[in-house]
Amino acid sequence: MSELTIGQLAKETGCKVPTIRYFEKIGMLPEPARSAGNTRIYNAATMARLTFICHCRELGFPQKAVRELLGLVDHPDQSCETVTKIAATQLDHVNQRISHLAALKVELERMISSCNGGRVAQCRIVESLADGTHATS
Amino acid sequence: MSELTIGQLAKETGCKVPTIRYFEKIGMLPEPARSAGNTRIYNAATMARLTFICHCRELGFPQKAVRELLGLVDHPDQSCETVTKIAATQLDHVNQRISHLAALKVELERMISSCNGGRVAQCRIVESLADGTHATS
DNA sequence: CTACTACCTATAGTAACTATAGATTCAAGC
DNA sequence: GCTTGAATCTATAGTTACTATAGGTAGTAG
Repeated sequence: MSELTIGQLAKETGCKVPTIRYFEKIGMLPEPARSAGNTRIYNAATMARLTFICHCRELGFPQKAVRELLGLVDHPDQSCETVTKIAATQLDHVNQRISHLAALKVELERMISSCNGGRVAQCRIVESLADGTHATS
Repeated sequence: MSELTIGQLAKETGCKVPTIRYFEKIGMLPEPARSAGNTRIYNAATMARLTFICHCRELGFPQKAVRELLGLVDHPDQSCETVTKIAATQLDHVNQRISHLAALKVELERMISSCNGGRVAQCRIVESLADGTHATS
């Protein structure tokens, strides 16, 4: 099953059909082959690419960053300098995100586990993510 | 320095001035006090709240999720059932994000470290994030 | 060969900001 | 006290990244 219609691709990736056409239009997905009747026909490589784009989107990456990452994929034989710079920048963002999320995770877990008297005593979610500030709620 | 103008708040949080007013308009920030001349005056609590919103935005949370999290902050004495349900749902999302980001991090690090021959041999970013698929690039 | 669904293009609408326009206010210097 | 330039105000228009709609064509089951 290496050939897919747009509907099958949508089902596989969880991405909506119009969104797939949109990604093609803006150049993030290649123009696929067409059947005799002009319907789009996708292969596994494009499916992998779309899955990647969807994951990036779930992670909240701006389109520009996704394009940079796809650029690494599309030109694997670029100079190391270029690749490393882009990858390092993205890695910074990823690490920041992970640490923010870890803080949020701790606080959510605390809220869930502190639920034993029928009421949650205090919510410190804001404080947990408002680092560098002196929150006085 | 517990009282801030909108400009100072923007500088402190990295959020743009019109965006702050926008958050007020849609009810994610409270209407602040006003000076004699009608300019907005903010306190530390609002700054913490805004910092939180900005972080959530960087993390790519949809506004609805941010509102739910703020709802936990605004009504800390809700029933445990409500809080736990919301917190658990958000925790699920957070955990998903963390694991996706961890996968991306590994791949970015691999790309950076594999850069020793002047060229990056192969880019497997797509494959690393396109789990569940059999990418044949 | 009809009925139904999936697909096609093109365009309009939505969510979440972001920028612009024109008027008012503050703060510093004369 | 007055000017002048930056910051603020409101209101509205524009942008980004989708998402839905409209009107028509293609494939497929009975």
